[in-house]
Amino acid sequence: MSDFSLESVDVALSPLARFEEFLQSRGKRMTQQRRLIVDEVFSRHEHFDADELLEMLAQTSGRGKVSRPTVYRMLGELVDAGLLRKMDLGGRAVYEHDYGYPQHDHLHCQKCNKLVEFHSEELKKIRDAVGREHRFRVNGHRLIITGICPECSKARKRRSRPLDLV
Amino acid sequence: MSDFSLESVDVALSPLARFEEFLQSRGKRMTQQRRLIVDEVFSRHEHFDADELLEMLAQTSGRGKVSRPTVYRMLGELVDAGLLRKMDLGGRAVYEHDYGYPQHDHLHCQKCNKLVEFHSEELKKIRDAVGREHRFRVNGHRLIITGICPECSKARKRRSRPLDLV
DNA sequence: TTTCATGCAAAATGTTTGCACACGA
DNA sequence: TCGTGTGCAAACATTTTGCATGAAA
Repeated sequence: MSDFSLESVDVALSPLARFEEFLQSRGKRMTQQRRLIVDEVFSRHEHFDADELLEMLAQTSGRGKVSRPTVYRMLGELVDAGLLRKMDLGGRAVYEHDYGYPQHDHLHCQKCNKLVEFHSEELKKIRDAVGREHRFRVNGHRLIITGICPECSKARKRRSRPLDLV
Repeated sequence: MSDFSLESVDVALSPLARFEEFLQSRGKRMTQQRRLIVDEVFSRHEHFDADELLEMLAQTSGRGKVSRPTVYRMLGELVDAGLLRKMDLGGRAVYEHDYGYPQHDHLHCQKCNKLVEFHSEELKKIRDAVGREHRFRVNGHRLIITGICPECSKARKRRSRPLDLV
């Protein structure tokens, strides 16, 4: 019936190379900070927000190597370049890999805030059918299924915790 | 194959009555401001944010009848009471009727920011199948299909406008 | 007459911007 | 060098909070 698994997608260029291409096409420059950020962002496949990225950078490259405004500016550029996808979750922006990663959606645990990815070909069909029905030119979609993950279900009811992403 | 239309749902109590019930169940009180807000919110079926509600209140009930913090507090309560649904869209919270309104999702026009509702029974099936697959206890979901609405498609390319919800 | 709700002002977030200096091409 | 990028500090936008006052029940 359906296939909810996620494979990765082959890409010709590394994220960094792809980003350099993007920069060139816009007459922008590769810098020390941009390199650090791209490396950091693609060093692991996880969801993160601006604060977390800043913290990761601090740990890997040293405090103050990249400033907060630069991180925010870069996140926007990485989204424009097609390397990252952005989503709004509970009032803040959360990012994940887009380049080299297949289309997918998320299960969101309301207790521990974990995000689990899944893929559904059927969903895409529905999406396109709905788009056609309303004569929208569809560019994409975002589906978040909210609920309680198995781990949190098991744990005897405890107080819900403040936001902290995995 | 699918049915993307939206009917309304019969409910026994008016939103106000339903909210009073909710308040009582929590030992809270019905006040002048809460009444004004519930009336305003359910006076038309549209998506709105805190600022817009505040503005609507100012026009209907007079400036300063309800303060900004009260509006924010009430929005939270209305969500808790099941009268409103909240969604994050472009960094701010947008609300819509939940009580007396069937489950649905949205098409979002990236040009004019219009939100169009649709319903899909199939989507719910996928959602539940995915939940089962990952052993999530599913509580709900949020799907936003992004694209360009027919009106904006027709209009010869113009500069994208700043945010302004319908 | 006892809570609970409100308004005010201030604070807390999360994100963006102006500008002088630093740096990549 | 020339123009772009960066960091800093400040501005912003949105939402939340502490606290004294006001109003339901």
